[in-house]
Amino acid sequence: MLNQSLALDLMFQALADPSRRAMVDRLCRGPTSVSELAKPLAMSLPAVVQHLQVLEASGLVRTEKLGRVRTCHIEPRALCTAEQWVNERRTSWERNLDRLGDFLAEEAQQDSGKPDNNPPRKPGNRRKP
Amino acid sequence: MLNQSLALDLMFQALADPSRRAMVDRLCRGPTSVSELAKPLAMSLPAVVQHLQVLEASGLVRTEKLGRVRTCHIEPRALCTAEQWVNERRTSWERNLDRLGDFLAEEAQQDSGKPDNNPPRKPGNRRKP
DNA sequence: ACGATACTTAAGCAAATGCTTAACCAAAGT
DNA sequence: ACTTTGGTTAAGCATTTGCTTAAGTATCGT
Repeated sequence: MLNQSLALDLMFQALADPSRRAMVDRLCRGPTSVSELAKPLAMSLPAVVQHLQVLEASGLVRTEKLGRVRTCHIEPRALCTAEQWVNERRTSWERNLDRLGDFLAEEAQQDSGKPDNNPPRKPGNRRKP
Repeated sequence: MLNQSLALDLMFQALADPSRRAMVDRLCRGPTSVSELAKPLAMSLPAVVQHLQVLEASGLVRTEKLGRVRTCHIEPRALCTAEQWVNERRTSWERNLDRLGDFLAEEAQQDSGKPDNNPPRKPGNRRKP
């Protein structure tokens, strides 16, 4: 976990390219060779290898050479790390939305004579139940 | 859903920078102004605004100007899209791993005299139960 | 031994990225 | 009116990215 931020940089950067996502897509269906990986992509083999290096640097893909063929496979734990980061932010946002709901609910309770223009989003999820 | 791939490009590209992730982090705690968003970041305000533009282009953040202050908030659905892409690939990989388990299980059944060197990972999850 | 296959290395290049500073504009506060 | 605040616009610049082509180097099949 040395420099977690840099790891995320490399991950998201790796996923930010359609060719690399296509390669990840392919590798999720099973391990394969470099040239096999290159076939559906409209670019030279060196270009594919460069993309592959980016994927390896990000930890999303691992490769090993046996004879003259390099076999590539994904590292699912890396995929999990990316998923987790996004998930943590999303749930953080949802928690915050709930607190906003609480706030609005308490405001509505304070001036309880006025019409309730701001109903809480999750009525069953108030702060002090 | 016009050009889904480009949307993912912009998303992951936006998340591939630590300053932008910090901004997303902050915005998950609640909406805020540009200058407030800039405070913890060690760079000029124009630089922050440029990052913000990247985030807006990706759909992760939306902003609206009122008077002279621009207020920024995240778009959680965009966050979901990113999460979903990764999740789909990860589960695809897991399905494939299960099929590999099935394959190895059937192989082991065929030459059932030999020692089983490749036990299936999920023994209860064979192809034809 | 010899050619085909599967990469690998290196050099080069156009475009994109991530900043900077300087100058500008308009709403708020006094 | 004048200054401060909050942001915008523009230009410039170093670095990185995403390719290319050309020329290797091993290994495999015959």
